[in-house]
Amino acid sequence: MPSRKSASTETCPVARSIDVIGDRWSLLIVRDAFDGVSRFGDFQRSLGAARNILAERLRRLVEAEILTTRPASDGTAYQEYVLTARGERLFPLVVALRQWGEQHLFERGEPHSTLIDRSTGQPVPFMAPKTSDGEPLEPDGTVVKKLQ
Amino acid sequence: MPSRKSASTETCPVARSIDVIGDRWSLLIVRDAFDGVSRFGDFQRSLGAARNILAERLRRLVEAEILTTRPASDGTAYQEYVLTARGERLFPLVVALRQWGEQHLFERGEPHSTLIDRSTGQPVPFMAPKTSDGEPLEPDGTVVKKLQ
DNA sequence: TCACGTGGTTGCATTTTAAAACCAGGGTGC
DNA sequence: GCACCCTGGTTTTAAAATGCAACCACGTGA
Repeated sequence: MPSRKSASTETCPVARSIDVIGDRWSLLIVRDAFDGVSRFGDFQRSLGAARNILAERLRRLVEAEILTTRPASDGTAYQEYVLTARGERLFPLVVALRQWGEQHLFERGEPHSTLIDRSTGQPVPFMAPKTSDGEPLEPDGTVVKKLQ
Repeated sequence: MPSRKSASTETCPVARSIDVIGDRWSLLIVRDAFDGVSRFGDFQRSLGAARNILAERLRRLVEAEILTTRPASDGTAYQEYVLTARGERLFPLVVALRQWGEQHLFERGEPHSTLIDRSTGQPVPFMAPKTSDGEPLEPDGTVVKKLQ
């Protein structure tokens, strides 16, 4: 695919986000990172991605300051990849992906993994945009204000 | 890229979602659809995507029942693409992409489009996962329960 | 009816991705 | 110290996706 125009001049935040993490592997890497995966080999085994692609994506995510590297916590001289504060704020995005998938891509009764609230042991409630009064906000109730 | 393993056997909803909408254009198409775009030509002009790619993506999104086609509302014999109920439920995902992008991919003061609550004229509040008590839920406070 | 807009499809060049082989350095057993 | 394996990649080469431009069928509008 010739010439991927960088979205760094885009004024739409959705487009810029997709430019950074909107590919096949990056979001799955982030998902695994939330799940505690941190080593190259563990990502590779978990995702089944080609090693060169995985290496390139990890490099991009580090460049984008979504992941950072640090010495492995198990005492070996190897490094591990962990989420930065910016990466951790992708949590709502991963939850949104998960909740939409749960509701629309599985047959009724078909087994799937679930996100659990540790403090209660219950599934995390459905997340949706709200007004400042806490009322549910439908797409029709919003409008994108463009600039200029 | 040889043999993209379909994620239809995946038990992780995040992976299945990404399999359906996790490519460069699909989410931008959905974003435009939320923004009221519905005609092939309008998508093409808005996105700048190649026409064959756009056609293929629209076909996939219709197949996935995220978009549907119907006769154009302007009286012409052409068709338009509109979000289905399932597609509308991608709203939280698009909002999550937007809010993360707004907070992390723009310099302070750099202009960007904003999502406005029509009823108040104010920006839509930040959306994040909550416990059933309405308390903010951090990644550390959750765990993915795997099956089997 | 005749040109033009819409909504595509087709063919070809370019770029990404994938798979597998290779390799360097750290760690381990002896 | 020396063989040998594990980790974390890089390099090659092939396959697939993407982009671009040309083409085309049908509606529409003058």
